[in-house]
Amino acid sequence: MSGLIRVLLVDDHPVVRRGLRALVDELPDVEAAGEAADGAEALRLLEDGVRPDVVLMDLQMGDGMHGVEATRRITALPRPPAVLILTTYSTDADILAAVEAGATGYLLKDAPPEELAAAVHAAARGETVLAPPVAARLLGRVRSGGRPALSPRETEILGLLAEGLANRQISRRLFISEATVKTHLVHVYGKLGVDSRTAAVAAGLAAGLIRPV
Amino acid sequence: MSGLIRVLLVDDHPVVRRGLRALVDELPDVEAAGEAADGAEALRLLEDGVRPDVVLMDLQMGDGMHGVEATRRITALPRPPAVLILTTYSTDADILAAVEAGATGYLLKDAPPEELAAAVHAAARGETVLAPPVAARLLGRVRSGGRPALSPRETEILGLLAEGLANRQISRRLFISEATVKTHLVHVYGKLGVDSRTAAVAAGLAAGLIRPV
DNA sequence: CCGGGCGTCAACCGTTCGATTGATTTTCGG
DNA sequence: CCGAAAATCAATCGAACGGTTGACGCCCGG
Repeated sequence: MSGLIRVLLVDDHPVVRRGLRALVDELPDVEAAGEAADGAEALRLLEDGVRPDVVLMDLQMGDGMHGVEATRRITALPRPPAVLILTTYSTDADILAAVEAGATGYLLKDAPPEELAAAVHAAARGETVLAPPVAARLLGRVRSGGRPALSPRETEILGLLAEGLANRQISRRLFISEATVKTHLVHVYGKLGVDSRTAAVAAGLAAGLIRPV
Repeated sequence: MSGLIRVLLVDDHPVVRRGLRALVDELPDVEAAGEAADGAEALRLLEDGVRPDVVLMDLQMGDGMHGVEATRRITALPRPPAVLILTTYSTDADILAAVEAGATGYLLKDAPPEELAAAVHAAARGETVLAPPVAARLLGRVRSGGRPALSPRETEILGLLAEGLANRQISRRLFISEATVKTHLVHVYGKLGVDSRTAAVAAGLAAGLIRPV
């Protein structure tokens, strides 16, 4: 494992792929094993015999498969590579999801190149690396007793809130009664410390519990 | 003007800057004139005598000066360079604002490298270049009679809505009566084709009239 | 085995919101 | 100079929303 570290770059932006490749090629003991524009293409490459040590992957990818799903499938492969998530926002709703999906680490795109290099090396050694802002966020969530941790159902309803649906519409969408929707909402308001649906959407967005898109 | 095209790269992500530099350096008649991590740094460079023909600038820049403001100030300089906006989303709330601020063109980060190269050349010749999705969006907005074009006040109120404020809070924030807030909201709902505040936030977000932050 | 979180539902009540109508002032473009 | 759009305010009314209380079954973990 002490030879060249082979890295597969996955990002839907050609510009970012080029930047990553430039940075990676600059490191003496690292080489790019390939590039993919989305999760599906990355999986195809892996199944076609490309064997990187580390996958550097963006979470937000416009059209193609989402990064979390791709991570899940990659780590489900036999002898999977380490998956390093590279994302734009530390407030992303999917940090936790990505970690649970088996991601080895989490980096921010505005990280300095040295940090990226260190992370790639660490990931190749099987270590977990979290960018400081990300780590702080995760810790904050754990330390606070997982307080802002909405239940799955509550998160689902918050998502529908963010689409602008009224209680009745939500109830029909989920095949539950309006009363139940209201109960969930009361819980959501309590956990988020707000007192209106619109404020809940704002807080949920800010806390990264739901994603804009 | 037929010599080397000098390009100043402005983006808060080191990875993106590297990607842009790699792409730019690959073009025979283009060279990078410098890099900046935000609008303020770009302005400093320009005032310190860096004289690029084209400024390639991201709109979303975390901490520093926002791209629109930077564009405004750059185009206000004597003999200003062309400003090419490079952004992630075609749904950005600031497309129009950037154009009005004097941007020469608008590119998406997921554009293929050739498109970027063509845009830089066009910008250096003083031509306006809009990425097809961006152009379509602008046209759509103009063609539809500027329908979703909220008035400044309405946009402001929509922004406060998205922060989760109640009508009374908005009225106090803006030093107007609650009745006025409601009147504005009715207009907003009409223009967006919705019938609730939460739906208005969702629609405003989707239409890029307000930004998530 | 039992407490507790989760998901479901109901009834009540006060408040906020959305819709409507109508009015005044300013500003801007034709 | 006149009309249109924007911004301001008021009053009303029904519908939607938020808060509260109470209830039931499920399942997990101590």
